[in-house]
Amino acid sequence: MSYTACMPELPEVETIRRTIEPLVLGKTILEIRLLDTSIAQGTPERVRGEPVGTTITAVNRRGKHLILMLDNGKGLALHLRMTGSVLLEPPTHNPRVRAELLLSDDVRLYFNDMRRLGVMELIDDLDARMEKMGPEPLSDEFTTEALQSRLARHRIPIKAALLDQHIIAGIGNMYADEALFLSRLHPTTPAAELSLEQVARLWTALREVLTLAIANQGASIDTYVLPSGERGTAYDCFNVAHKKGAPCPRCGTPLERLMVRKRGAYYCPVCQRPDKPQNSEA
DNA sequence: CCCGGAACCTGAAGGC
DNA sequence: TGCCTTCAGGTTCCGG
Repeated sequence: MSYTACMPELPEVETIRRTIEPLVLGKTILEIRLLDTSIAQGTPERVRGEPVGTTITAVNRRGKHLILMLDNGKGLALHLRMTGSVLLEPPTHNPRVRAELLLSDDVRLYFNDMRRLGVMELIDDLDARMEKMGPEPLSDEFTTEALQSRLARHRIPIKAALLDQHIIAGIGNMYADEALFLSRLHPTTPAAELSLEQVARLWTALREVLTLAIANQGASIDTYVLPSGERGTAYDCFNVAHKKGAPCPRCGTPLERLMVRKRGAYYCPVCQRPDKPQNSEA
C-alpha cells in the first residue's frame, strides 16, 4: 500500500502561524524576493512591491490561509496548497524556494514548494475575502446548529461537503476522514440527509480531531514540516487516514479506501456503514 | 444555484 | 533496467 501526499490543512497552518508569529511580530518587511513569479496572485510587482516598508502587526490564519497582517490594513496571504512549507532557514532537502521574505532584525522566511500550486497574494479587503469562506470550525460561532444549517443545503456526499471551503473552512482530506470515522458516518452519505444527532456527533468529532492535531503540531506524512524543519506527530494519532489495510482501532476490520469525487476516502466498512438506520424526523 | 469534471503541478510508484 | 502512465489532492474555472 502506498502512503502519499498529505497537505497542510488547518492544524498544519495553525502550527506554522503559532511558530512564526512571535518571530515576525513588529518586524518591517525589507524585501520580498519572488524566485518564481508564477506563485503571485495578481501581478508579481504588486505582491513584492506594496508590502515593502510595512510592519507586521499580527499573523492570522483563516481556513488554510496564513496571513501576515500589515500596518497598512492589508494582508499578505500564503496558501501552501499541496506541498508548500514555510521555513526559517533555507531548506537542505528538496530545495524549491519560490519566495524569500527579508524582515528587519535579520529575520527571514522561506516559502518552499516542490509543486508550484502554492500562492502568495496581497489582499486589500480582508473582510470581504474571508466572508466568502465557511466558518472556522474552532470558533465560537461554529455551533452544531451552524453546521446543521449549512449541511442541510447540500445533497453532495458529506465527505465532499467537509472539503468545500465555502461550507466549512480549513478541513482537508485527512481530517475529513478522521472526523467521519469518529462520528461513524459513511463518506458518501448525502450531507443534507444527516440527522441532528449525526450532525452533533460530526461537530464534536471535528473539534476533537483538529484540536488533537494542533496539539501534535500537524501531520508530517509527506512534505509538511514545521518552520524549524522538524516533523509534526499528528499522524501517530490517526485512526484511518492513509491507513488502508490496517485494522480498525474500534472493531479490527481492515480499513478500506474508496473514491469520493476523485478523492481518496479512508474508512472502516463496518463502523461506518452507509445504511445505518437514520433518525428520521417526520 | 447546484453539481461534476478538467486543469494546474511534479515526484513517486506501478505496469509492461 | 527503463520508459510510460497513473496517482496524490487544494483550488478554480467551466459546462450542463
